[in-house]
Amino acid sequence: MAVTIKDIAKQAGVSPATVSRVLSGQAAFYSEKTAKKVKKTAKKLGYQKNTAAVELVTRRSKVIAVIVSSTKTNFSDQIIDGIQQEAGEHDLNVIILYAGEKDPQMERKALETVIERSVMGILLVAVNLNSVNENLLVNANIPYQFLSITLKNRKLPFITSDDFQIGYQATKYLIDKGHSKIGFAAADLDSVTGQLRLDGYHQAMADNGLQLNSAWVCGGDFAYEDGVNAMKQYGREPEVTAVIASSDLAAIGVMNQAQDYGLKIPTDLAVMSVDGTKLCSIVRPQLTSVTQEFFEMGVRGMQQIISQPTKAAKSAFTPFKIIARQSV
Amino acid sequence: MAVTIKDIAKQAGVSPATVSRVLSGQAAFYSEKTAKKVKKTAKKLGYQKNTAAVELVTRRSKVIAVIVSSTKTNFSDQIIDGIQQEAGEHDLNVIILYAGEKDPQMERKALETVIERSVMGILLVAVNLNSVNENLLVNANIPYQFLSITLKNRKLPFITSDDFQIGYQATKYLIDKGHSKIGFAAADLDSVTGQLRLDGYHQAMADNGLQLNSAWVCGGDFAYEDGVNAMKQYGREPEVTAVIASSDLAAIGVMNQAQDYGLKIPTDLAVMSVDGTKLCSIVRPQLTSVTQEFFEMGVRGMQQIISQPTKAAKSAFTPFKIIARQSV
DNA sequence: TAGTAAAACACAAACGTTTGTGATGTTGAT
DNA sequence: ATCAACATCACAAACGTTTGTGTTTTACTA
Repeated sequence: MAVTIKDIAKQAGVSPATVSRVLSGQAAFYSEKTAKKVKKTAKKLGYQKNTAAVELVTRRSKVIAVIVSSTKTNFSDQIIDGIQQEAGEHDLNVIILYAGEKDPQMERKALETVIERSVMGILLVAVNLNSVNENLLVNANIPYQFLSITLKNRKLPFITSDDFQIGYQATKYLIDKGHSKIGFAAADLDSVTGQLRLDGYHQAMADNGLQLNSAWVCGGDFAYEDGVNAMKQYGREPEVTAVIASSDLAAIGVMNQAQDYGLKIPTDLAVMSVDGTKLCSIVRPQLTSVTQEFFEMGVRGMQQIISQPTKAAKSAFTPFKIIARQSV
Repeated sequence: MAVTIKDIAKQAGVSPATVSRVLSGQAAFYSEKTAKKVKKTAKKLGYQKNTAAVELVTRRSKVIAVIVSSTKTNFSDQIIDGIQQEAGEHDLNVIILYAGEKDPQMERKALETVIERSVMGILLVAVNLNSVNENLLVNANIPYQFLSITLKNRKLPFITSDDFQIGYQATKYLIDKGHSKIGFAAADLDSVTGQLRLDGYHQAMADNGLQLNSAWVCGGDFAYEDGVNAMKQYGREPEVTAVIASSDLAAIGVMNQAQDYGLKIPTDLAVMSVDGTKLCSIVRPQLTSVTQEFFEMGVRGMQQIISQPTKAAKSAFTPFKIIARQSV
């Protein structure tokens, strides 16, 4: 069986209490001499602390749980990088759990595993909980923060981009480039995120006195296939001269299908994507995109968690910008 | 403070022992009547089990840790999916930790966090430990398995594709298509994986009586940029008529740079990638690839962990196949 | 009805740490 | 030499479970 602080205590001829204090660096409780002795025998015996015991008595843990929906978009890496960086600076450990795709069962399981362990904080990226799971989370009394999603329940704290503005600015950008028949593709219109972007799109069209056409908006789930399907709906000789796809992958789907139809991008059709991950500069033509600050989302999310419970978690927007590449 | 089994015991008028046995479903230790009563009050009080306490006394945990190097290739999702599926069937929880890119510091931290918690098993995907960390892992007395990597130390159990064969078969495929001047790009030549693929490439060339040219092999780190750089080295009028890139992203780098040089793919240059992730069918032209069975890697890795300590972990190869698309 | 076996439950120790408090030893001033 | 003040350490309780074993209740047999 594993070596405990009692073993160290016995070997070093001190009490377990002293060993504990030395190992956790509580200064002013021991002499340098015993500290050295303790540390040496600890190393010699190959001591590994038992976190279960620690957490049992201290009732807190140094791990941050990130629950991500294994969405088919691919920005979560950046968010996690941000989380990791911020966590590293505070000596926190990050664990990541996949919660499937809109799978309440898996979401529940993920939530339970982290709540049982009473982690220090829970970050949920791009996951939308049903009310049962939402209760589970809220009642757990653990700081939490939603990331990269706009929630119906405005009382829940989330950090994301301003989806209305994304829709608005993307549309305006295309209008400024001379387009007036603009498609809106692949967003999940049942989600608040998708709905807000659509609102922004509508508003921008209206503000510029442009006609709307319901055939120009194609819902979906932000996936590659949704982009393909949208383009199929627009057809070989599309009425629209530009389309806004709600994710990079979806935009690629639009482009590929358009090219299969023999359309040239951006001359025959301009394509604009939302997200701005590395994919945009890897595909040809490179995708002009609404680029979100995912890394910062992660950082800010962590900061919110850390500052609790002093300050309550707040919702916030992270900035975004439009980066021109080749596709419009 | 949180509600414990003692609270439930008091409310239900039974002993904590009984509550424990009811809640963990140890049949034949209680009557149906009390079971019902206990479960009801547990739910009423909103009981959440304290995993720290459980693990402290049982000395085992139901979590599988997956340590992934946040490599810039992108196959780990598939591996994790496989792990998750297999874990789900055995009521195990999986947590994922990022260990940076060849960052011994982060690797150590990740290892320590999971060892301290004495997880049930450790899966390492695409991470290569230095000897210090290797010792840490081995001495922890926790089942472990390396995935998607070939190790120098053959005593460590790893599950991956046969890298020699990947190199050999990819080369042979191109030779069969009529190519005789073949580039080998973006593999990490300091890694066993890269070296084996290179050996396979050499062997296939030799077996077919073809000349080698050291200028045709360009090392790297499996990244997009390495593909770009390799192509830059081959130049505007490359001697090679085909190139094998050691990852999908690298292959895309090769293709993009080749196209920037005005080369047509596959007519002027054939490109073949290794991995076969979804990226292959998303880029244009679609990438012909050596497709690995990453999902199965995850599944098999989990199975190895689960079957321990009955059976010792063994190394094994997962199959791969060549999928023809458009790039050769 | 008495006796007994089985079923249902309770007691208490144990897991490995942290931490409040009390005990001992040391130092220096008077 | 005395004593306060402080530094150094040990004691022991507590965290919330699980589980081996002992105790009570129930049910059944004769």
